[in-house]
Order: sequence, then structure tokens, then C-alpha cells
Amino acid sequence: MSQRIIFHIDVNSAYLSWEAVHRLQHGDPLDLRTVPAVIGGNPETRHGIVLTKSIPAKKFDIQTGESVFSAKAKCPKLIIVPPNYGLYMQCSKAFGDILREYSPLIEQYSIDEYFMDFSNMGRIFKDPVEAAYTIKDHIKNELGFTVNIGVSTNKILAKMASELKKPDKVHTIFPDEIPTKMWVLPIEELFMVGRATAKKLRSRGIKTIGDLAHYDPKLIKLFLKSHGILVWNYANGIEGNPVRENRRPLIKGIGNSTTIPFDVEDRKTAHLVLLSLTETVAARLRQAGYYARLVSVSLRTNEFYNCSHQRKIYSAIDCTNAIHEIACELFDELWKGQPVRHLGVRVSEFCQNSYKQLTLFEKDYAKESAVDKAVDSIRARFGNGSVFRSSFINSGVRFSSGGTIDDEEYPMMSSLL
DNA sequence: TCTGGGGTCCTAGGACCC
DNA sequence: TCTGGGGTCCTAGGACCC
Repeated sequence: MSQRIIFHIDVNSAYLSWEAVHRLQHGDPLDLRTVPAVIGGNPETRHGIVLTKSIPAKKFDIQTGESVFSAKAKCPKLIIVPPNYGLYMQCSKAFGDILREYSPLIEQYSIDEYFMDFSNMGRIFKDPVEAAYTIKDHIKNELGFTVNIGVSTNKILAKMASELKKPDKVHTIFPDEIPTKMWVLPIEELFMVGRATAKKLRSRGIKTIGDLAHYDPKLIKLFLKSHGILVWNYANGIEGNPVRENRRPLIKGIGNSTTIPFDVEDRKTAHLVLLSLTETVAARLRQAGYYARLVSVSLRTNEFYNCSHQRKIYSAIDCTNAIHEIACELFDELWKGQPVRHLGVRVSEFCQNSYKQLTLFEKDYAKESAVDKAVDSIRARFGNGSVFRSSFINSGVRFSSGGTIDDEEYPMMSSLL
């Protein structure tokens, strides 16, 4: 088999670039990419973290994930723009459509990243690096935002290459370039080495990707288990997964969680928040055509203590009330009376059919299911706010929170590339 | 002082059974 | 009463990604 050629295409400061282009197109004279700016949530509703920063903002040492408050302290003139996920979905799709003109084999990896298999394009494009420049410029000219393209022989090397100098660049990390381009980088830069792993590696004197690559893999496995083998292979550029066309993604779980604008101190309000979370979870579950056998509730206190509780159910369910009832029981078992900052509901362990045969002590949700079906179709036609439960009126809790159900879902990445 | 939300995968410990 | 392993299932929590 001949050598593969893989591209990784990554939008530079995606959310911020997309917002900048959107504003320019609507007559705003300011290009957000040229000034210190971030996409960030609203601190007043306790959603205040930085999601994406401009390159000028980066010069003030503003980090993704830090609080808007501290980012502002680093740069008082910082412009803060709220996220607009609908816009991002549109940009992501337009971006993918251009890529499809260059190779039929592309895989969306996240909202702003694609892999492309360029192995069999040799007849049309003489030099893959030249082709990468063409694609990069095509996207810039047609859509107005810039990308980095990494070119190599597998996904991990292509992905590492696209992370090198930004923005608007094409880089290669071919196997013979690993020592000069990848091994010199600090260990934190390696894909799948996060804070915890970096700390463990550094405590053993492993400071660069090269240090890890040369370390005895048996010793790495002793203290990092299977994850150690994964990152050791990545450090050596070893990875062989194919670029897969996005088939209907096999979803493993559906969840919805929210930081509540105020601390919840009573059961009743907590149950209402759980209902608003369950509404979207259950609707998405039904839309996917699944029934769930596991319900989980997660909780964060005002002191940032996290805990969760889950229950396996022996007849799979998809009905809002059934899921909500279990979520409330789980919450009541979990909650020790602390002020609650954040709540989450998640369903998983899917199957295609529910067993209609009721076991002893189980409720028949047939009527509720009929109501769910009717409400789903009304919301599909008239919008999510067209029907909601009266219990939310004057409660201070929003009737629906989290992801909408009509948005096209984009695939989630896994650690396996 | 402030610290989001959506996922996936892995591990450890306990229950239970043979 | 005290002593084993091995296997599966369930639950909680942690690590990582964007």
C-alpha cells in the first residue's frame, strides 16, 4: 500500500473569526480579529468564561477557559461578545462544503475541524502541499475566515501540524520531520496530554514530546495505564486510524446541564430545573428514536464540589415525565442541602424498543407518551417556546435550557481519532 | 474573584455468582 | 467458620477533547 496523505483543517479562533466575518458582512467597520476580543458568556448569569480569544487578546495572556472577569483584568479594553451557535453551525457547514470539492473522503471531527484523506488525489493535484495552500486560500477568499492545514501521513501528525504557528498557515510534519518539528515542543502540546497527565509526566522529568517518545513505554504504562501507551504512541507519531466519512454518529448518551444564575436552596426549585433540563434531553432522545436504560443526575455546589448519581432502569424509557421522576429521586438521594450551582441530567444505554410488558411496581406511561408526541410536533412546527408547562410561570426558572433539538448535531470526537 | 456545556473513554471498588 | 479465585454487572469519579 502506498503512503497515505492526510490533511487536518482547523479554523483559526473559530467562534471569534466567524463572528468577525459576520459583523463585517453586516457593515460593522471593526474587524474583531484585529483587536483584543473574546467570545465569552455573561458573568451575571454565571456563564462568564472565555470560549475563544483573538490573537491580540492572546498577547495579553488571556487563556481559553479562564473567567471573563480575570480576562478583563488583564486587558480592560477587551471586547466581549456572546456566543451565537446558530451562526457557528452555518459556518461549519459552509466550510465542509468547500472541502468536499477537493476530496470525497472527509471527516468532521468537531465544529471547526475536519480530516481529509488526500491519498488518491495525486492524479488531480501534483503536490499535496500545494493543494493545501489552494484549499486554504479558497476558504479565505470565499468565506472570509482563515484556517490552518496540517499535512502528513496520518491523523495525529496532521493534527499536530495544524497546531503549529497560526493563523492562515500550511504546515507539514512528515515522519522524518518529527524530531525537528514535534519532539522539541513542550509535553503539554501533545494531543491527549491534559493538565493531569502533563503533571505526572513532568514529575518524572518528561518535559518535551521528545522526552516522552524516548521513554521506556513499559514504565509509562506503569503509571499512566492504557492512556500512557496512547500518548507514547502519539509522541512517536504512531497512529493508523482511517479518515471515516461521517456516518450517522452512534450516540452513546444525551445530556443537558446548566449553571443556574442563582444558587438553588430548595428541593422544589431544583426539581423544576431538572424538568427544564429533562424536556430537551427527552425530546432529543425521542428524536433519535431511542429508549434509555440509564438515567444520571450531576450536581455542583456553590463550593464547586461535584458529584453524580445514576440508576439503571430495567424497562427502557423515552418519556419526559418518567425521566424527570427518576431524575428527582436521584437528586433527592444525592442532595445534602448545600446551595446548588449547577445541575445536569443525562440518559444513556440506548435501545431501539421499550418492553411494553410492565414489571411489578412500574408505571404505565402510555398516556404521557402520547402527550410527549403531540408536544414534540407542536414545538417542531411553532418553536420550543410555543408550549411549556405552567409550573415554570413566575418560577424564575427557564422553561427550557440547553441545546435545542432542531439543530443539526455535529459529531463529537473520541480520543481514538 | 471567578471558574460553561457537550461529549467519550477508562478505572476502581463493591456486589453477586459459580 | 474460614478460606480461595474468576467473572460480570453496577456505580462513582476522573481525564481528556472542542
